[in-house]
Formats: sequence, C-alpha cells, structure tokens
Amino acid sequence: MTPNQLQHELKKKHPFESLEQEATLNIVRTNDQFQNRFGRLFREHGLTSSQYNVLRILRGEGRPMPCLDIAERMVQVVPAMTGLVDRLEKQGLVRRDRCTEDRRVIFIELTEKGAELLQRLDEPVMELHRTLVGHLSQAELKELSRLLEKCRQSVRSADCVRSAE
Amino acid sequence: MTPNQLQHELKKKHPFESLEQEATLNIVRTNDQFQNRFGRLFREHGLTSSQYNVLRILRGEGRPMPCLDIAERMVQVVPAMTGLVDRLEKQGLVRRDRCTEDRRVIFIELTEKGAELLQRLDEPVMELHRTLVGHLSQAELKELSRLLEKCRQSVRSADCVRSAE
DNA sequence: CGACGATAGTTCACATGTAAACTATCGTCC
DNA sequence: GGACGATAGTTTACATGTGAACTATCGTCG
Repeated sequence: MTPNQLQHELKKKHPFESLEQEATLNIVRTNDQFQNRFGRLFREHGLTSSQYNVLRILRGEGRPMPCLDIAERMVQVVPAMTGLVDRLEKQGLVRRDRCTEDRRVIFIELTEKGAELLQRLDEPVMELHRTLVGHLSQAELKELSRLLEKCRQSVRSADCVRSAE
Repeated sequence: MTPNQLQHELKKKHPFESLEQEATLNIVRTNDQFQNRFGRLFREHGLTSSQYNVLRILRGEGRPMPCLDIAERMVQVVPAMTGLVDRLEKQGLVRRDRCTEDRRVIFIELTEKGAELLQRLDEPVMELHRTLVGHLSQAELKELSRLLEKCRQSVRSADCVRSAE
C-alpha cells in the first residue's frame, strides 16, 4: 500500500489538509490523465474529445437534435457548441437543418460519414476503457461509480439552491 | 439506491456497454462539474483554475521554481506555462527571475501580493471542498482516493512503455 | 395588430490546452 | 575551441470553454 501516492505524484511537501481535499484532487488528476489519453486516441482520427462526444450523443439519440439539447448533455455552456458544430460540419460528419415549425431551432444530424467514423472508433475506445480501468475488479468499478455519483449529488442540490435564488 | 444515475443524467437510451465505460464517464462528469464550481469561485477573485494551481504549487514549494518544474506538477504541457505566467506577472502575483548560473532557466517567484491572495482564498476553497464531497464519510473518501489512485497506475505503466519505445 | 419577455443560436473577447517549430544556452566530445 | 545533441522557454496555429452582448423568432397579452 502507498498511503500517499498522490502527495508523491505532486511532490507535495506538506500532507493534505483534509481527506476532502485529497479526494477532490484525485478526481481532477485522474480525469486529466484520462482525458489526455482519450484526446490522443481521437486526434489520430482527426477528432477532439468534445467532437467525439457530440457524435456519440447524436448516435445515442438516434435522430437529429437541437444544439441546446446536445449542450445540455455535455457539461459545457452553449456558445461553445456553435464552433464545435461548425468544425464537425466542415468535416462532413454532421449536418445543420433548420426546423420549419420553429425557425429558431437548428437540428444537428449525424451524417453517414460521421456514423462510419464513430463505428471505426468503437473498438479502440472500448479497448482504451479496458486499458485505463480494466485492472480494477468489477466490484471496485461499481463502488467507484457509486462514490462518484454520490459526489455529484452535492452539485445537483447546490444547483437547485442557486436556481431558486 | 439509483442504479443508473449517470445514465439518467446523460439521458442515455441504452445502458452502458461496460462497467469500465461507466466508471470512466463518471470520473469525467464529476470532474467537469467540480471544475465548474472551482472555476466560478476563482473567477470571483480574478483567477482561473490554472492560475490558482500555479500559485498553490509555488506556495507549497516555498521558493522560486523553474517553469518546467511547475508544468511537471500540473498535467499540462509546457507551452501553456508561458502565457499563464505572463498573465500572473501582469497581475503582479508572481515575478520572473532569470537564473544567473544557467541562463536558460527562468525562476518564477510568488510575490507578497500573490501570497495574500492565496491566503484570502484558503478558507473559501476549503469550504468548497467540504461542500462538494463533505457528505461522504471519511471511510468513503479514503476508498474513493484509493480507487482513483489505482486507476492512475494504468496510466503510469502505459507511459513507461511509451517512453521506452 | 404591436409591444414585450422568453428562447435558440451566434458573435466577441479572453484564458486555456496541444503539437510543432524556433531560439538561446549548456555540456560534451573530438 | 568548435560542432552537436540536449535542455529551457517562447512563439504560432488551432480547438476549446466561459461570460456578456446581440440577433432572430416565438408566444402572449393588451
């Protein structure tokens, strides 16, 4: 057992002030390293992590979606979607389609080319998931997901408070 | 118990293909939401998350550090440090100092003003840590950190392979 | 009908990250 | 002591995120 692996990784001289701080930093650092890996994989196929995310969401939904709905499922704010879709459209991976009933909304649709690219990525992505966390037991993975979901409950409740202000 | 909270959050129609995928997405999503919160807090004080990180690293080290050493403790690549330090210097929070022995290295030093800003942030930051994960028990926090550290072991070993190529 | 608030996207300004190319120095080896 | 590879930073080009302001529509209410 390495009781202070994170402290060692960060070359921190002082121990963590609290378990809360240590856990939070562990989340951030793990995410950064994972994002790094996925980013590299996607880049080999001409995509970024965000772009891949958009394509995945569109495939999961199975039909064209408005910008706002896509942004809502990603954590990001709306304005970023414009440029994101611009580049995906330029690559021919999605198509913009203005809704006829409500001319304010613009549907984003996955193209055949986009679907094919996604499919080519399925196996490598699954493989990377296994590489990154496959050495944890099924029980550990379940526990990890449970703890992280519990973490997010605080954000949700805090957001409720904020939106009630 | 909510067995598929993440699936519900993402409005995913299909269940996750694997526990590995679910755990990875849980890490990413939790991180995004936490970063969001910390970013807001730092912004109220005129800082970004990255800038705060640099200041924290400098205070932890207790003395001036070369750019590379700072970048190494963050996950990011080197080039980003230049602009980051530029802006911190413009705000008077750090100072650049060229080393006399080795004129290639430039020491970054925390200024008095930077130290004061950090100190003002200490309490709010600690408070936010508690808000975000304080509802987990001490045992859960320890287990979460343990699992995340175990996750990162795969990245480390994979990096060894890569650097040996 | 016509003003007005709400909603969907876009544009803008600014701070990051990433990779690749470039500059200034250092060390070392012949 | 001069070439050469390695090291520390910077610059450049491009894709993100974030907040604020703006445009086009919709709906509704008077």
